[in-house]
Amino acid sequence: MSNTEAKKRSYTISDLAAEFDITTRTIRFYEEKGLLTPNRNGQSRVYTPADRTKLRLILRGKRLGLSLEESRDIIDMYAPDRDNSDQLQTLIDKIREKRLQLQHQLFDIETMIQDLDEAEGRLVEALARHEDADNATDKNKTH
Amino acid sequence: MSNTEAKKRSYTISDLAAEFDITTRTIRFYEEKGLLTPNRNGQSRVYTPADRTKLRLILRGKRLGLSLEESRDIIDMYAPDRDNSDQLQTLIDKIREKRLQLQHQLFDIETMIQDLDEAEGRLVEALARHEDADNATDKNKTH
DNA sequence: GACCAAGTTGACGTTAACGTCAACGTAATA
DNA sequence: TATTACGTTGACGTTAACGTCAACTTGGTC
Repeated sequence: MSNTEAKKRSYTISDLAAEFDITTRTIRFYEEKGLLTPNRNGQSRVYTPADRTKLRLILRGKRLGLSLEESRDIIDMYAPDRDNSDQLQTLIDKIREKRLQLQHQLFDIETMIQDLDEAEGRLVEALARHEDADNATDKNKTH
Repeated sequence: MSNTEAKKRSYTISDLAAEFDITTRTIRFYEEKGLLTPNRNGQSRVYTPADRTKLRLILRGKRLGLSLEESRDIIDMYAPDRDNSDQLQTLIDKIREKRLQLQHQLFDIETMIQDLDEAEGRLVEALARHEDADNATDKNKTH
């Protein structure tokens, strides 16, 4: 009946809310904070594929623990003012800093996954011993 | 004069605050929330190396965007009640879920690093062109 | 033209994660 | 013993990131 959500030329606010499983309030909030600047059709907001991409960047940033401010910085990196070399250099610096931080985060995650693996191993073992004990006393149990 | 902070048997609250660059208020707050349970010497808190490790886990969790609740879950995985097989199974499930989430996050980070690399490439190029333009007009400029 | 769904703008409420401050206790040191 | 440094417990304030709600408009459609 309708293009689910692929390859549209424009989206309503509830299109995007449904696709990304967030509320329309959230999307308007991002606009208030200057992260999105959709067009208008009369009073209603109309979102372009570029807006949709920005929203995706914001939500990915959230999963990575970025603040909305930080996400805005990253979004700005995609459409900077190419005549302002100061701003360009600032953005480059920010990118390099952010990349370092992400690499640190990569390491943290790998470490935490290892830790979780070890913890799981111990727990599974403890659980197995527990079941052995259950079996050994099963003759006395009805449950 | 003092062991900077390595291989101590116990720590004061400000030892830990200094080491991890957080405030003592933060550490007490984590205790209020049940993430830490230091001993006392009279009125003062005394932290063991295990407490220090927990604090490290909490802060690593924060860098990864975990809430304090989630960090507490993870901490609990290291010292569960081994007689309660229901709890063991619950913890194992939580671990597996958390690992999936972390793997997703790994992917997000790698993607974002790639994106940043591309963005930086474009910016560096734009900057280079800008400088060329500067040079080309340098004969007219004093600045 | 009455109605409904979807959208809009305020305004206010809420939660997590601390910060700030006041008022006090305590231990070592001068 | 007076000072100073460090620690403690409330109590209240703050910020980010939304949720909730009320009152309104607008575009179809029965």
